[in-house]
Amino acid sequence: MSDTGITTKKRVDFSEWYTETVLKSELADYAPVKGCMIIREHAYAIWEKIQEIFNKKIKATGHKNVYFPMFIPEGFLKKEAEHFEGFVPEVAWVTEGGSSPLEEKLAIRPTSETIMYDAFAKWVRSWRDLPIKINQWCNIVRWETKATKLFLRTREFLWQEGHTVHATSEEAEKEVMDILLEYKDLMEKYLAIPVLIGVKTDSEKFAGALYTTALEAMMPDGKALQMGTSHNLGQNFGKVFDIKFIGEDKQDHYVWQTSWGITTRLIGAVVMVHGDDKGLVLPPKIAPVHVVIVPIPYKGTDPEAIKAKAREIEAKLKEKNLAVVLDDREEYTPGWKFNHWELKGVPVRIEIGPRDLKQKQVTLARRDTGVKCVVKEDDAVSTVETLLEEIQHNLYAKARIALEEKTTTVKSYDEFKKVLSEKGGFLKASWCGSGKCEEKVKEETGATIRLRPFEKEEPIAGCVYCGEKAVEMVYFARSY
RNA sequence: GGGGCCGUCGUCUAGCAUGGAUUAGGAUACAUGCCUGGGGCGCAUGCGAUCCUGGGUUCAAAUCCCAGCGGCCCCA
Repeated sequence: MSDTGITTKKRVDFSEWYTETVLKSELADYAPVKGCMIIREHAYAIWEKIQEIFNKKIKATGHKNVYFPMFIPEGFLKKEAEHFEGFVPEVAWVTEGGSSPLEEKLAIRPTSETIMYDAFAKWVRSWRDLPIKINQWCNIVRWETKATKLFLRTREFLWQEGHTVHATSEEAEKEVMDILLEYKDLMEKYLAIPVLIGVKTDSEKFAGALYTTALEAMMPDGKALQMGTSHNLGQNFGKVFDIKFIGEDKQDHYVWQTSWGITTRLIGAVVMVHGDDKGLVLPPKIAPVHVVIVPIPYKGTDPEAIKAKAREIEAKLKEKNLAVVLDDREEYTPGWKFNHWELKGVPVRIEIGPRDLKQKQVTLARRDTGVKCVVKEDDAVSTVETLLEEIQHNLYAKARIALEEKTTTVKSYDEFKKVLSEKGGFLKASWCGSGKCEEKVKEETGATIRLRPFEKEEPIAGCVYCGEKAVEMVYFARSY
């Protein structure tokens, strides 16, 4: 038995399983600097899929991609006080160029609001210049002091950050929500991960924003994961960066802005939610490889005939725009290949052996359930297409059930603590709206308010902490 | 923020308690040649280690001590 497979069981030690799965499936590797990771081919291909899907979405609604520098003068960051306070503890600074100290130290962007908005101030003159709707795909650095974890919390990561500038508050509000719903669609339809959406409390909102909307998913260990955020910045940045325009009314107005982002953390979420003891299980819509074909050339049969058939089916699948790998390497046995591609999360495998050849059939195996079936060769392509759809749906359905199973409505603080320690997950509870209660709960249990959901429900009891009159039901959880 | 564990060929690891003789051992991977092939197939040969880094203790350090770097886990 080799140790190239996953040796830790997902249910036994989730954290260890996660790390092992990420490393052995070759999604990522550690880099020499603490908290930094190498995103390897397989993960980068998934990231490119996410980019492709999201680019298509935002371009359809008039957004365009740009690139701003990664160095931000200290003075820029300081302009919006709350923003600076929020980010300064984890900013990495460049203080020297070559061997001479810089006159003003430069932040390596932790996010690009300030450097972009300085430019926006120059670009915006008239209402005719609005809206600005741009996005950039880039790396950012946040010098984490807490424990880091592959994909979920690293000091450098990749993301997209969208930034828009509008003439009215209403337009900005609509943008925030439009993007949030595009994110939700991306996560549920493509990543097959169900999410809750809502508004962050003041203590959890983006530093400098009016309010932050977010998407939260539930991981199998009962911890929540923030999947993306969409912020309404109001006029906070407009005022400090002096982004003004002359309106149709001939008056000066400050602009209304939004910013929003998703990161490579999503890849970690996919691993956690769908993976199993054999490795990754990738939703077909983001899988870099949809189908792997493994020819099984027994001795005594004609290996060339089997390979030819494999190539024929490969070509047919490619005609349907499916990503196919024909693994005809001779140095590995079929069993080895099965394990290898399962580790990589390929949704469907096709086996073609002498038995299949003789009976004009192929054997199909699906990654999510492990079920094998035999179909007529002529039906192979259409069956694969059906299977891919089924797998996509099945993964989402399973994750949906898991989310529901890990969501508990609690009435009292005792019940809250009991459920949190025994089962974790989302705790739906009444809240009075006080930041103090929120803070106390965090101190005492480690759980925070993940969301104030958009779907409002009447409080079922007094505030879960103080017992006073509650204003709404919110979702608490421990989180990554 | 608090606590704990860990670092030895590419990878996983034995050795460390009780310092010295294992030539730092094994497995796996890799290379070559055979053999195979429907769930990590087998045989042979070969290649492969600054024992994380720096200091200290000692006649002697992979082993003990200190610091740093890096990784993991748990708690809040």
